[in-house]
Amino acid sequence: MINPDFCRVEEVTLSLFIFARHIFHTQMSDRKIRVRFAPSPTGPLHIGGVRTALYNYLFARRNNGVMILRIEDTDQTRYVEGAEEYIMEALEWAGIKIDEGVREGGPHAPYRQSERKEIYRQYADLLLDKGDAYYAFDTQEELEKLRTEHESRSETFNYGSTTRMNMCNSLTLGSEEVRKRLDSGEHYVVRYRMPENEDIHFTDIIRGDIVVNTSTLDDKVLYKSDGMPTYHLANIVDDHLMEISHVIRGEEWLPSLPLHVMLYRSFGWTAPLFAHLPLLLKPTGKGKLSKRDGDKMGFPVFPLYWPYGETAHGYREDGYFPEAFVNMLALLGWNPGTEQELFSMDELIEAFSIDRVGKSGSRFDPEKAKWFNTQYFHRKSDKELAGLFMPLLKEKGFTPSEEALAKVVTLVRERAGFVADLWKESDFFFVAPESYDPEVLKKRWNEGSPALIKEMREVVAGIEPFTAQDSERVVKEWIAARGHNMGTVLNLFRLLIVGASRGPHLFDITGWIGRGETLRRLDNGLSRLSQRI
RNA sequence: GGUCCAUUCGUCUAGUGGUUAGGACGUCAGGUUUUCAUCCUGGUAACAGGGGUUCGAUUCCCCUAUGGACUACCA
Repeated sequence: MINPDFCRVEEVTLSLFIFARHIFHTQMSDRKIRVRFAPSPTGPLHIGGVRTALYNYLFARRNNGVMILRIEDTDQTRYVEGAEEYIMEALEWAGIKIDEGVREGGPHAPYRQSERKEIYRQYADLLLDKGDAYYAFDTQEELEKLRTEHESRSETFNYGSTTRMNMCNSLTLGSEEVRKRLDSGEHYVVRYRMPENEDIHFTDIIRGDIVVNTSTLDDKVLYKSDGMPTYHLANIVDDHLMEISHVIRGEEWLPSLPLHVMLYRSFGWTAPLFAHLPLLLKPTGKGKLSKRDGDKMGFPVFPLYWPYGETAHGYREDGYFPEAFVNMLALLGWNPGTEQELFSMDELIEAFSIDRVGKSGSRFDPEKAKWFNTQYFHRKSDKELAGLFMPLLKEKGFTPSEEALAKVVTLVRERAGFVADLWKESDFFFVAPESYDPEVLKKRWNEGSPALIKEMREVVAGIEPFTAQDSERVVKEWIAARGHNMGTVLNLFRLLIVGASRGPHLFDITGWIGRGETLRRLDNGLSRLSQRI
């Protein structure tokens, strides 16, 4: 039936194919760019996580690659309801688009590790068969005890080449005993058998060449007793299966890179290229940016509102534009080498390159974050800002026409950086002052003031038409004719209209609120302040 | 404690074997403005320290210091 010659031919083609494949895989530059963002759904993403996702995304788009979202939920005990949705919503808000993922699907589905459980088992077995991994039966209590004992001697217990032969595992137990324990359903883990005293060299795109001796490494658990893989196994298997070309992740993973490199070697796979991103640090003091810093220091650490913790603030709810948020994050640890600071997402994609990412951690600066938002705010049209401002006003019970509101925006926009600032800078357009700034009062209010205001009232009542331009002309003419002091009159006027020494051009305000409201505010001020003298 | 990583103005950073070490945020001063703000102009301020290598090091090497990460059947 089978022609031996045909078999031979096939063998040759097969080995040729394998050879070609080998060439293909060793020449990374030929490989299709595929990156992944792989968060754990253990809570809300913080801005460091968003930045990691962003750099992955920029890198993918820049190189016509594919962006994958993989959910790493192998720790069932830390799973948090709603976190996965939060992550996806946050990325969406930031404009980071996913090509393959739990929601989008793709050729390597499923993209949730808990649904890939069976896959990992096979690969753990592969390592077991090869002798690069072994079963360990030590209980968590026993290990805990060893650790605390070592700690009391200020040492660290290391389950590795120097200690593994004293432990309870398939290297020490004998195959029959191991079989028996396995058959009886005893709990076990699979550990990687780290070689002894071998220097392993590897390269990080950002940090360059690194050498680590395997003797300093321990026999990491790859497969847990609950039937789930640990991060290390699942990560390597999935990155390989999903054909990830570049692993771009946080610096906290750098210490486990040697292990990962060893795993690729054990499996006989070509490892992807690695880039470990520096961490985001607290604005002041020591340490990395943490979820608690936000509320303590008055800035958000989350992209979106997270309703389940004590630290709830999100950039979206605090009024940041996603473009500004992304721009700010992109420049935190990366720079284009030019003096340009403002980038749209498309410009970021165009300019991004992974080797321009810095090596050291970046302190997060809330002031600069605000500055970015202000820049984007100032670039929006009056109409757009008015549209964003309107809901806020309606909530407060005001319903100006779109044109009227656009006019207000025109007048106050330059003093605002956020939509919410618009209200703080324009409240006097809608509400008469309730009180008067004591500082200004002290400086501007004296015995002559009531008479001056009465006189001013008559002038204002006679302005026709009641436009900003005519009002200014008439009032100034009156001031000049009567020999009043310009500053005195106008500042007093402003105080009664606004309640303080702030705001846009005075006659723009009176023109907008109208003659009736202007006179009302003058009368109000007069009756309230006259008693002061 | 061990392993690994990092170190340029207060902060984000550019940069080079020979530069007046550049920009931005912040801050300060002046100008514009009837107010506040914007805006404009200007100022302030840095190569962690010590050894090498070199004619010359902020730049290359080593040490120290400092900071950071990791050190789980968490990711």
